[in-house]
Amino acid sequence: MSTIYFGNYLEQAMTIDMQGVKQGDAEGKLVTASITNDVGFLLAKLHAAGSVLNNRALAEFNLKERSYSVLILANSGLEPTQRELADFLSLDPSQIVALVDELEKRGLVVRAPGKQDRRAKTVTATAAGSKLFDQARKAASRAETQALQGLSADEVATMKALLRKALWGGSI
Amino acid sequence: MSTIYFGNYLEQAMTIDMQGVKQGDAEGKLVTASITNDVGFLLAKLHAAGSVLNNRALAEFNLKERSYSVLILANSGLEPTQRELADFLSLDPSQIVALVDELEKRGLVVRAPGKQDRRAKTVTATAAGSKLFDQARKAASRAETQALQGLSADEVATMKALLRKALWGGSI
DNA sequence: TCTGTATTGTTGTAAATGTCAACGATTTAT
DNA sequence: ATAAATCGTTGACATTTACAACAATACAGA
Repeated sequence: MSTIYFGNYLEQAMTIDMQGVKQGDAEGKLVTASITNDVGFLLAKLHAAGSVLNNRALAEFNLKERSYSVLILANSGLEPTQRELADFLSLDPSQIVALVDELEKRGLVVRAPGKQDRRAKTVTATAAGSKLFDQARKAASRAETQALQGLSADEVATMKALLRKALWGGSI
Repeated sequence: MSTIYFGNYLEQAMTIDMQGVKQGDAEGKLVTASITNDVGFLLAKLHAAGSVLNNRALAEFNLKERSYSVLILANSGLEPTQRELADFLSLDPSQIVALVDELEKRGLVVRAPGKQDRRAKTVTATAAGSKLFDQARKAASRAETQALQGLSADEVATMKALLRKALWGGSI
């Protein structure tokens, strides 16, 4: 079950204005609707807007947000197993298989049997994967800055802190 | 193109703990990874977590987040056209057709030709749609509270304000 | 007014994602 | 030692997404 509030039907709009991050909403008459008090809606919408920019920035490296997020974690030094990736990214384990398959085929990551548990396979970046990650990270960072250009640096930091607290509590 | 960072593969986990909104991430060893500084990632993850709760709350009314969001706007009094719904919800117009079809079949909304533009069709709630919306809204509100239980009321308000500012600027 | 162009809702289709059940290989518990 | 659980993997199926085409309507310019 489930689904998300909405998708990423923004491409054209984004290519046109691309200024205030989003005007594309047909003037925005609906901005006064009560749905804009719904945090879930706001999260989905900002995420969708950012996703377009992110995927566009990552396309240069033949990555999408999905594969990029796996690459990040493969570069974390934490040696995550596929199961941990699935849990953390809220993806079905079978989707992780496909993502790692592709990255491995491209020589960006390698699978290795877990040290304590040989069922598990850890995913770590190769030198090539690390190098590509460094470049992709810069592009993704620029995309994020653009998506959040309406906020000051302080405001971005505050939002980040609140999101992290909502997800994992204040203990981080 | 596009896609989102990740999906909603959380159902089982959520049914088990459901306490701190999310522990389900296999202890959370990966919480220390740099990806948790990525706002896009945080938005996606919090949204995904909230989505599960939201859809579960709405299932009682045979609604999903998608159809619920259309129902909200149909109840807004703004008489949105399908095109405006598509733009605002970042959905393809053809998906709006399906959503409105279903809601109309259930007698919750009606289509009416636009007054100035007869190509356009406005979507407004019926009495039944309004009644169902009032109930669904309460359930969705409870779900949101639960999803954000890690934050104080002030913090929720701050997050809301920041999200709105990022999306539409400080002018609202 | 007429003519071409753009827009709206709609249908259909192909690709991408999500969901779920099963399997061998391992680990863990009894 | 046996049974149960877990990990990665495969495959099958449903849902969602992205996109092109179309009739009806609007609109801008000659």
